[in-house]
Amino acid sequence: MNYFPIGELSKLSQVKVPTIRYYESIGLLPEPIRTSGNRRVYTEDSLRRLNFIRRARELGFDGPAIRQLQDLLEDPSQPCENAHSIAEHRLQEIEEKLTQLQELKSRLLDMISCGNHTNIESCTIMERLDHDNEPTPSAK
Amino acid sequence: MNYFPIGELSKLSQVKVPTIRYYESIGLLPEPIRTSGNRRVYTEDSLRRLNFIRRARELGFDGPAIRQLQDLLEDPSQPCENAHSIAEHRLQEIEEKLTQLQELKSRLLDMISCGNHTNIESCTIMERLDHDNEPTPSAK
DNA sequence: GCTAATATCTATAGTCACTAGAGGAGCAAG
DNA sequence: CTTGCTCCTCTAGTGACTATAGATATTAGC
Repeated sequence: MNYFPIGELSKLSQVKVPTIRYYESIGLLPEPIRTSGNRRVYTEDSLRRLNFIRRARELGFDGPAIRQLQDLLEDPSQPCENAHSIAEHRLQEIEEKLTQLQELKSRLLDMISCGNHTNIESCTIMERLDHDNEPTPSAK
Repeated sequence: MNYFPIGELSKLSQVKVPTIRYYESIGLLPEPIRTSGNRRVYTEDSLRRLNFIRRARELGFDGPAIRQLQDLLEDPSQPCENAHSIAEHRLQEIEEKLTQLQELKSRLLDMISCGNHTNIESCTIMERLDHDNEPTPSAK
């Protein structure tokens, strides 16, 4: 088994050094052993865990969710319904964002399809931002 | 013309009171006049400006972008190409986000389409997070 | 007019997920 | 042994807010 320093782990995982230390500080990544000179020493297992965190982050899971998923990993005999419900919850969030963004995109497209004109007064972009026909202030 | 306090402005705009003060502090919303008792007093114009900010925020414009758009509004004789380029830039960002989210969604769907099983060991969600076939750590 | 409830004020600190910087010390090669 | 790199800790900054504390103002009821 090989041991490597934080810079190496950073390269292998594509996670920046300060971010690795940050993950450790918030308890996502366990504290590694240290050399006599106080340097962190990591193993393949650290890399596996860090990659797990990176992938979960890429999927948009936040700190608490990742912690839950990790707990599940630690105890693989658990029913996986928990993992499912976490993932499904994320999926729902993503669907919502997708819908919002799509609407947003079409609004922006509308705006940009602003014909020939020379100044702000006749610009549909500004017009829409300034007195949109109230997209229902039902908040975000 | 009516004058109203911050709570009223908050209700009318659907923007929380501390957020309104925050916008003022970062220079997005101009400082309103005050009563003899030091309370902020707003007008219809404040509401219009705040709604402008809210809508721009909903469209995902960040502080600097909103300031740019506001500057354009203040000087309506300017060519509107500027507004266009800001909006187009935003559109590009939105397209990117959309693509990312869609990929993300299909990855999550893949995960969730985990058949009948009883524990984590046989759960595709955990499997994928734990040792995905490296979605190329090219990172974001 | 007085009192109690509500609204508002300022200032500071906390959130999330990092990123950046200062200042110091370990370590490997020439 | 000195240069240069990596690493250490600690503090502070980011953006866009949210939350809290303690003080003051305004309003409604009596």
